[in-house]
Amino acid sequence: MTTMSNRYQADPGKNRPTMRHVAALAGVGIKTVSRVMNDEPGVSEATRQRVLGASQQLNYQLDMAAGSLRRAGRQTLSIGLLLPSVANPFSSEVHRALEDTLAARGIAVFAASLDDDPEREKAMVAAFLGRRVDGLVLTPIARSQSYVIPEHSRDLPMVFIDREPVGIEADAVVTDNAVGAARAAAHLMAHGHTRLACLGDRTDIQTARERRRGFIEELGRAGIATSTVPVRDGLHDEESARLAALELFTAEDPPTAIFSSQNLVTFGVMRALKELGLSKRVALIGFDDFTLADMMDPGITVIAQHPERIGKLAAERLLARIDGDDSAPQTYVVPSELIQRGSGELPPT
Amino acid sequence: MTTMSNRYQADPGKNRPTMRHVAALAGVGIKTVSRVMNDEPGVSEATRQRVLGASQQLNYQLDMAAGSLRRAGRQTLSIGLLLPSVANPFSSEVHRALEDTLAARGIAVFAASLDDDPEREKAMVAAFLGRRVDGLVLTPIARSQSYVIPEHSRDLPMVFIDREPVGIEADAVVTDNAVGAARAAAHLMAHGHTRLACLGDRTDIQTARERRRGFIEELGRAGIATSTVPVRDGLHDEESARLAALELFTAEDPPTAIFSSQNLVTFGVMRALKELGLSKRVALIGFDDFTLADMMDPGITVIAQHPERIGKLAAERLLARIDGDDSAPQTYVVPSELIQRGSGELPPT
DNA sequence: CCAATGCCTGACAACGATGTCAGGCATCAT
DNA sequence: ATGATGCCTGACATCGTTGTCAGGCATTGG
Repeated sequence: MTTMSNRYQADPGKNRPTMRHVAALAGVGIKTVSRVMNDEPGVSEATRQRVLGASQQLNYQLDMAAGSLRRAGRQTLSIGLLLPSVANPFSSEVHRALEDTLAARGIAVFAASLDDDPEREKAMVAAFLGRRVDGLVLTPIARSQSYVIPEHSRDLPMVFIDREPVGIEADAVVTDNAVGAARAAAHLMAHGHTRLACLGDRTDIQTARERRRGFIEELGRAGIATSTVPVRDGLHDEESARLAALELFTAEDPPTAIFSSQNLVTFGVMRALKELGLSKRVALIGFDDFTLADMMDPGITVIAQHPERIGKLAAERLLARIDGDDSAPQTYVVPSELIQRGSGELPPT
Repeated sequence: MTTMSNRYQADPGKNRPTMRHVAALAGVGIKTVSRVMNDEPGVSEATRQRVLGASQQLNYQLDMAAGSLRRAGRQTLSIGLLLPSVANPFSSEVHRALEDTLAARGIAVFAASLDDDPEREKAMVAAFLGRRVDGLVLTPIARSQSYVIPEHSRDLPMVFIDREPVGIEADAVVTDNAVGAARAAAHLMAHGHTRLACLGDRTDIQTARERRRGFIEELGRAGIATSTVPVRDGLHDEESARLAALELFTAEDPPTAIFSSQNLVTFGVMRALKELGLSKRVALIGFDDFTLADMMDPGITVIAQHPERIGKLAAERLLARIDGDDSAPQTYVVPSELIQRGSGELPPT
């Protein structure tokens, strides 16, 4: 029994109240409740207050999913974000910048870690599509992203970050990997080095390939026989990088400078150098900045990326697409920056 | 025009296909499509194949939101995770562990950063509730969590992490903050220190208060006049911590050992010590472990938390609640661990 | 050969909301 | 007084899916 009306059953009990419950309590039709909850015009102030009162009394909360089922455009105000790992410092800063930009529009973010596994990429894209996200932001790892072509042609907004997609034309926001790596090479050579080595990540990762290419090509431009440059690829964690570096320095004619293409690799190299007591005698430039790099001894010179800018830009592109921008897809390049801290300025010994 | 049936309109064009489109193309009823998509029994193999073929041809994807509208239990297979910041290393490792445990059940994670802002906490909880998440995992910052009591009594699974909730009884997974801080105090005293200082975060943060309390009380137990112990609170970033530490060491009778209750504070102290050339003369123990702590000179002794365990345990508790566990709410304590690396073992000078 | 038993299958209502549209009631101009 | 105008309001269909239920068909047993 309600005091005001019995057009609908009231008293939701333990179940979540619906508009019908609110309508019953306020003694109005459900459409009026809908109008009030959505701040639509055409409701008298008195009615509005009554509905608001009833809704608060029941702790009513609009069901967005049910709403977007009928609503034109069918937006869910949520997007999917696919990262190598949410725990990766670079990724999580991108995540944060994205979130901040999207939060201003009331958009919630589904986040998932892919661990550079192509199968997981496809599975999570499917999982998010099933939840009808308004857009996707992803770091691709699968050899080709052609599997999303059907969605893309249905105008699902999509922005790739860090790595460009293959087999599909879509917006991308990336760091100037090759340029940054070339800058590292030039910097080391400017400090007198001629025996440089390159330690890189798995070659199925686009950015790893780009960085290696940029580095090697710059050496070539300077007249160094690139075929003689020691290159170690496939280093995906600290330990493998450490071992690779140790091997490099126990071999004959060791390099006097090292370029490491990723944080974990940089850490591994740092450890190896420390073990060998070479920290202050071998130059090192790492791709990607990290916390406390300036507190090391010597400070570690890095090619810093700008995850906040990447995240913000990706979010802005996504919003533009959501808002209907249908200009040709474009790749946006966020420049990297060389930060001198000591390790990259050590002279050859 | 379809080849098989015209009970329903086919050809979804640019719009997303629905079960009706698949049904039309396969020449079956939509309920049969539903059965196939949900792996329900009672469909002949021939029909199943026809439906599967049609669904692939159209790139059909089940709409989970529409499904859970009708489905009993109304699960959305998504949960909300509220963290201080997704970019915070501790938080993001909790996030990752949570995700891994939940992914095994096909549950997607909405993540949001609160920046220790009580208003944002309430807003994001509301945002997630509106999306009908199956549960919430949150790091509370508001003075009280009584605002979620209505949801809690509707049996919305909820697990608090890192900090215990106030004004509501619910599961929580936390670090033994006071115990860990006491261990730091004991460790420093065991190495001969009697003049110890405590640098802490904002006191509206429960963990910060607990750590300070644990540290001070342990000093008291050892017979130190706790009122004379220098305590600096309200340090929320590196710079304020650095300044506080500088001030501490330029004052008279400076401490010989420092306990810092949080990473950023630890970093600030490290910087101050380095500036003053005291890195190897003042003992330091920081709460919370961090990357490269062992690579510093000296290595930084820390009270390490276990974010992976916290995340995993929180996820397990949440799943248990989702599965109907209605035992009394409980607080789970994940023990911290003292890791000796040098800075905490320096003798007093 | 008929009734009973299973197995497949689809029509229909319902989930919680919103878009459409028509109706009721004042107000206003003629 | 009459019709036109505008403001509020609610009935109803609908979004894409699943639960319920009844019906059709083939098989089986007597």
